[in-house]
Amino acid sequence: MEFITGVKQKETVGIKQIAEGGMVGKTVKVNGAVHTIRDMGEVAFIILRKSEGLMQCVYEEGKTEFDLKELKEEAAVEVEGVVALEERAPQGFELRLTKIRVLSEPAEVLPLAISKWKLNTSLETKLSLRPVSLRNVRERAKFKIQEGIVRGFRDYLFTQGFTEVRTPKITAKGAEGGANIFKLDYFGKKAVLAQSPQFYKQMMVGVYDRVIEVGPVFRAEKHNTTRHLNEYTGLDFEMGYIDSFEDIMAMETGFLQYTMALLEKEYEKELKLLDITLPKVNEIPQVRFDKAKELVSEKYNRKIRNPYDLEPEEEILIGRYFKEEFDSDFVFVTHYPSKKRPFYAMDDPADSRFTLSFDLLFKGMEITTGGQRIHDYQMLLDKIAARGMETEGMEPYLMIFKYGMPPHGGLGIGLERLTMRLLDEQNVRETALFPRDLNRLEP
RNA sequence: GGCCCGGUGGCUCAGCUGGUUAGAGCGCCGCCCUGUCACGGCGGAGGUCGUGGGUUCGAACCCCAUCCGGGUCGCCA
Repeated sequence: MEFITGVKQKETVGIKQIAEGGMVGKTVKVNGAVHTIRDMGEVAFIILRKSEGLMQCVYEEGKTEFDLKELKEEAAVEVEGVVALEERAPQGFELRLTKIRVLSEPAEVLPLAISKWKLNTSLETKLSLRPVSLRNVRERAKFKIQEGIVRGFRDYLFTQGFTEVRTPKITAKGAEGGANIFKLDYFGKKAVLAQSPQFYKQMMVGVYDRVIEVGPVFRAEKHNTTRHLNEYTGLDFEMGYIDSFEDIMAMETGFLQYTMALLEKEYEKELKLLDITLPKVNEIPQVRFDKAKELVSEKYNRKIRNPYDLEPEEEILIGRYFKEEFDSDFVFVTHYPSKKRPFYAMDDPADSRFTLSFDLLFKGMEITTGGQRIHDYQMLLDKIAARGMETEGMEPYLMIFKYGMPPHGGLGIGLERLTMRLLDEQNVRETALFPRDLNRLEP
């Protein structure tokens, strides 16, 4: 009987292992994709692309057992060579090749010059050819950084006693009004794709006190803008036993601080590739919604047209204001009008026209919405009634309040938007791996 | 969905008030080059100008329709 006992020890080595030293003069095997070939005549530089980065290999006529003409870019290869310290090599070392074994060859040449520093192509083409355009080292660095953000979210909130949950994305009814919902047939019953994990994460507060979820959110809105997707990743948390809605903003600030430190430490290479300077997050200003409107109206001489919501231009101006006045890329805008918030939002006891809620703006764009929720059963029923809403279909949700809930609140962060702002991208599709928008259903 | 802008080799673009063989850079193919790192040099292939109709002696260019894309507004993360 044969047994599988765990991960197989590979013969091949990685860039990190070589860079750590102790291998100079030794013959090693390395696998990777042929990123580019710079043929100088009797010598050629073959740049291998691996997950960790690029590695320079040197082909020498007569010394490397291979006909260079047979080697194609994007071929998957396993090479053998001697590790050499070399000042002229980009990483300070290189591999002097003795053998090249082609594992697989491309059938056609790539439609894009992916080995160039910049892709020099349109967003449309980049997205249509996403599986290959992502092989460009700068393109893929964006999603490595996105990974770092998700790691930061999970790791930090675990240190704060949160439990990670997964809730269904196929549900019976939309959690919140407003946004359009994708409808689908569920074995003859009407179902929808979740436009928010809101109800479920609140339910789970009654179970674990503090929960997080990282998952897809679906919005069937027919808009076509630089900041909307029809499927995006929500970084959600919900926490019980809060003293005020400011506890939630403090938790988010903690997450940002932790995550920026994590990125700085473990994603240095990617940040450098993209020339990104991380924002300061040691303190984040907060301003009331109505006050923010006044401030930008005065400073930038702009008329307030819609008193209940922030127009995109106002968000940009608020971002500008707090950058200029407080040198902050972030600003919490608090106390949104009750009218514009969902029924479960807790109204401000001091003035019920406003809610104990907030948005976080990052460089002038909304990346988070959060706030305190109503936890009292009767108060919730009263608000539902006052809004002329039906409780039908909401029984599983209302149940949690009927049987007791602590004071609680939470937030949802748009991962792609946060990544977009962090990387100074102009279109949210740039930071969505395979974006779903009005016209794009594949790849 | 409303408004504005755009579709020209594989990619990114230029192409004047309509005029005869539609250009460039990158990529690709061939040759040359021991140190490249956006390698360089020489040569070459590659385009029914988004699609359909119209105006004209003549359309990449003007008109209409249509498809696709970009931006913006409403709404949102």
